[in-house]
Amino acid sequence: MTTDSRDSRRQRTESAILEAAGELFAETGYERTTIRTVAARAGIDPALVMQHFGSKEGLFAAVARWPDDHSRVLDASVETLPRAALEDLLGTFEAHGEREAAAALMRSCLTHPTATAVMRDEVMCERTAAVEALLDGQDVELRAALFGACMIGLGMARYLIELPALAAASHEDVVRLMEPVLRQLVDPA
Amino acid sequence: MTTDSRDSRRQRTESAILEAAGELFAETGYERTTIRTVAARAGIDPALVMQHFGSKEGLFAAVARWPDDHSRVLDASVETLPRAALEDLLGTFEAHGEREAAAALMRSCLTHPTATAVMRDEVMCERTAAVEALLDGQDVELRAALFGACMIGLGMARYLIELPALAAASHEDVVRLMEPVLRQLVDPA
DNA sequence: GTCTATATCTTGATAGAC
DNA sequence: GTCTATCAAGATATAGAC
Repeated sequence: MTTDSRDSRRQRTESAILEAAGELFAETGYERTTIRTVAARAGIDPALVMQHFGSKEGLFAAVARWPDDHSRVLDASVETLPRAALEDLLGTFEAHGEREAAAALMRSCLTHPTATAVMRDEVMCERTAAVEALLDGQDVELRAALFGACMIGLGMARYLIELPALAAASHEDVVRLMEPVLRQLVDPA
Repeated sequence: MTTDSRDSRRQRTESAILEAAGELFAETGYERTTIRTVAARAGIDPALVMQHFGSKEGLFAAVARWPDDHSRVLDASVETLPRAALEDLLGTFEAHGEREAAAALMRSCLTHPTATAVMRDEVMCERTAAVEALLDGQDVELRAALFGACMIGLGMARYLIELPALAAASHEDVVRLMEPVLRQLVDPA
């Protein structure tokens, strides 16, 4: 039995809202997701969403984020970086909860101004800076940026656009085939 | 002086609508673009947009499309494919008119159902099938799909998200650094 | 052909009863 | 804490005058 204290009820409501909002933002993006559909999926009243998160923007900010880096890209070496980055990306989208948070941000990052800024400045720029720090030779900044572009393209094509051949491929095959591709940017020798 | 015949006036109005709509769909995507803002930018009345294109969906369909393939990916060989694909993508975004059409489709392809289907089925699947036909060895289908994923990631990161290091890079540097990356997928030897 | 006026709907957000 | 009722704004789309 669940308790019925004020706090526990409030927490259960908030969890239900967060879960429903994560799914809907991930599936349809910011604009097509409405407070009403979130409430309906959570099985609660629309006014409760406002009570808990203040605004639609507040709800989106609470839901859409890039999960922590599992692969420790910062700790990687030139040798381990390509595989580590791939395992991180694929792992994020294979973990329940993280998948929705990442997909929500990614889905809206071309159309929602805040999501665009977060994706560019907090996700991509930060990661490409970490990649850049590991590189040697010429054009390190651009090579790191292209590394990020390939990663974001992989994520979008596989998980959002769902290009059939790519969405159906196994985790292992994707890593195996993409690893030497990224290595070409890390170590062009 | 411009003529004032019925047809020429109608054509000028339609051109103005198409140009304004292309810019706005490209800049802000389907949802945030309104009939009113299109009309305002075109300097005409909102009702005229409906008169000419029937609906917002109709206007979007008339504007958002992937331009023809300049590089003749179909005619390319394994040797020329990576560079041809890159020149095609970059060329599209450097050509006025084509840029807006492509950006409009790309900008909305994660959030607008029709745009998603067009991008996946008519743009990516068709092109990856052409790439696939050129490949030898194992995993040709998946390698072609990953080729497409890298290309779409490059386009989105450079022209829509505008990752600073990538948006600022020269055409030549992007082609030079990406060409061996794509070659790794075309010819993994 | 073009525009005025408006119908109709949907949205985010608020006020207040319980 | 939760829900009913509603507001105000903005959207697409339509009807009809000129």
